[in-house]
Amino acid sequence: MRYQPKHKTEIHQKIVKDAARRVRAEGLTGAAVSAVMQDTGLTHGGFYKHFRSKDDLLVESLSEAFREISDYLAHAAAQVRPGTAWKTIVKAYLSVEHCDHAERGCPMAALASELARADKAMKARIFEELTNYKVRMLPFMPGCTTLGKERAFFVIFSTMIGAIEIARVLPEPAMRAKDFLLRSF
Amino acid sequence: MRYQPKHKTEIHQKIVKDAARRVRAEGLTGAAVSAVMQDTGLTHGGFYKHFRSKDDLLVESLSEAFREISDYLAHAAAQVRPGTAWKTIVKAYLSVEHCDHAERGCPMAALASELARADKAMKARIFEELTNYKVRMLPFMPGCTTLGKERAFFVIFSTMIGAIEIARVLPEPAMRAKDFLLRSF
DNA sequence: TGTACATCAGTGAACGCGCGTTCACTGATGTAC
DNA sequence: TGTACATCAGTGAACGCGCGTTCACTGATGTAC
Repeated sequence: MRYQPKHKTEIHQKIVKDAARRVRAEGLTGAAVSAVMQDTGLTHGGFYKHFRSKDDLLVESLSEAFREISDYLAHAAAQVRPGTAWKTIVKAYLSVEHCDHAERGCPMAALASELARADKAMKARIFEELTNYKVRMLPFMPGCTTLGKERAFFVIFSTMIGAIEIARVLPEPAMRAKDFLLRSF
Repeated sequence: MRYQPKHKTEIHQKIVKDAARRVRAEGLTGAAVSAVMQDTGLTHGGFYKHFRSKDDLLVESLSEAFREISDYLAHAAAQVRPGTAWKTIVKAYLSVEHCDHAERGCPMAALASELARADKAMKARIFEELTNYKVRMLPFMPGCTTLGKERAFFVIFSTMIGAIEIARVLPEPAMRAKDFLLRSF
């Protein structure tokens, strides 16, 4: 045997993390296999020693992206007292930093319209991730019942996703307007 | 001279309308020139008798798409009494029909995450269209001052865009959840 | 009214390009002696 | 401790494919006589 099994797992994870960034920055079709491998410091040929296809990478990188944003928001929310947690999430989500760095942000805000065109199998996987996202955010949502919290989740996240997407479409000269938009909430 | 000038204008407009549909259905990169021309009933070679580049077509088709949705929503809103107009817009926007037919719906809901990655020149054009959209919806928005109505526009449309995008990501088996989602508002 | 002509919208083969994927190979690394 | 070896992660040329774009051409149409 050559190379410890740990090595392969590490490289695999590094590719997934790099892909999770690039896919949010450039989209599902924009994130080329060769570009991701270059990010990782490898050449494109080696890719298929780690993944069966680009689709497999996309699924894993979306999962990673959802995990990253959930971690980030949950961590921020856990710092404040329970009643105001959801406001902390809103503030973190609607920050100028999140708006300017899609590659480290919420995959829904970065990719929603492309994900809508994914095939059945991928949508099923995304649905799992989305459900997970919801479950992790639920404790911080306002409302008394689970149903109420779920509705709060959908309303709050719909609004935040839409707001970030509108803000990101605005051109540089309208950045001030973007600030204005984010402050409107 | 051959062919009346009217003929060229008509074909041009037909291509734009077909592209406006296809771009919302398949995305900026997904809507291939040859596919659009096939929709129009022509072959791909003739395309450059009508447009300088695919980018020119994209700009025009986005403009067309924004016009279509503005017309649709403004028409629906004009049918009811002023105070409830914005609710009519929300109902029309958050309909299952709109959710299921991105190709005839709001270009922001269909394309936002791709538009965010457009170049400076295109973003400037999109900003114009978005401003136009806002101006056309403003009379129907709740609020007393123009500033209030503008804020209402951004909050309402952010929420609706996000909601439709989330709903469209859900897989077929979760369609019921989609209905649920749309009814949550 | 009929014919010969000029125009130019539309055709379809061809181009370069970047993509996802394959594959014969290379060479760094852990193991066995 | 040193050496010979087997493994397999990684390389990079090559593939087929679809894309946007070009271009020599065709042929339907309005005009001029």
